[in-house]
Amino acid sequence: MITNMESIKNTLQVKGIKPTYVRLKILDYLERNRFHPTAEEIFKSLEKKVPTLSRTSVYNTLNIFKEKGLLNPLFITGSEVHFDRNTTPHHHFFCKECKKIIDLNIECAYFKEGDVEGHKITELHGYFKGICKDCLKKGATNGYHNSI
Amino acid sequence: MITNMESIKNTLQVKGIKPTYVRLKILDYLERNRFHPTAEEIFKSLEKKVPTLSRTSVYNTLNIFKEKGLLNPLFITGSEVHFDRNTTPHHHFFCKECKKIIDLNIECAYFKEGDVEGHKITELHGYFKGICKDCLKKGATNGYHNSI
DNA sequence: TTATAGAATTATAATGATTACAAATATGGA
DNA sequence: TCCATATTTGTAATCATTATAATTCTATAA
Repeated sequence: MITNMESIKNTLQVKGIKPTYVRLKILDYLERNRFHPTAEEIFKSLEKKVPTLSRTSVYNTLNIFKEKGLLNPLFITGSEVHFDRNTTPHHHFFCKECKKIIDLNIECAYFKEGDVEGHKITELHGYFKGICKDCLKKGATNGYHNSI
Repeated sequence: MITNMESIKNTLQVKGIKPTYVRLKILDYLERNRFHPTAEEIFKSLEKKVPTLSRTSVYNTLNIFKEKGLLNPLFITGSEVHFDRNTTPHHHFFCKECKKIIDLNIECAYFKEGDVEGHKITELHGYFKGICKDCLKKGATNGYHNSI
């Protein structure tokens, strides 16, 4: 795993971020866990391995990563912010049943053009809500459990 | 304006919501102010005419309206929730300069189909960020003021 | 190697939006 | 009018996030 940590270290340095222990651990977590975790989820997971870690450091670090373009915040649920290590523009699907946020590989013509109705676009935020493929298979219909 | 209040009253009754004074005032406000206000903006505006109004009532009422499909919450800024009286699926544009949320009249092919990549869609949430038409005219470039 | 300045991290308190809860008030029917 | 119920209010609580100041780490120069 040294090679992996080396590449993470390099990612930070390329972005002009000093590769400290906390930052390496958080970026490593984000690289390995692409399910769009929240700050709390990141904190809870890393706490086990890094017992001195504080929530404040997680928030600070995520803010630095955001400033430097290493991640994008997702405002989907309305309660917590989710973080997406994939900064290339893409859409998401939020499953009302299992609550997962799934990446989509669909195109947006307007974003490619660079503007809509005269407004200059710099960011794309597209997501659908509904029932994901897996939950449909399991018999979910509209977000409520149907366990007869 | 009696006719207008009558139609608002009717809107509530059709949705099975008892048309109380507070609810009429809040729905009337939402009908007249289509700029996607926050709960706080609604409270501050109505407070002047309805001095006994409480924030809790505004939040309660907005939640009822949401449940009954009279409005949609927008999670765009990450801090406050904005409310949209227009419940027909449509996109938004958030201007980083003037902070306005503007309605767009563009189509989404995937939403019309009803599913993406195997997932069943029930809600569409699409918004762009950038610089709006008006701010572009005024000389804004990338979200920072250029007042030389 | 050690001292030291600056940066990073931490603990704690504060903030701001929203919700929970219980008391007060209004409303509509008997 | 009276009463049961729903609505509104005021207050306190909650939850995610940020501010602040103290502590700890780290890189480098002497």
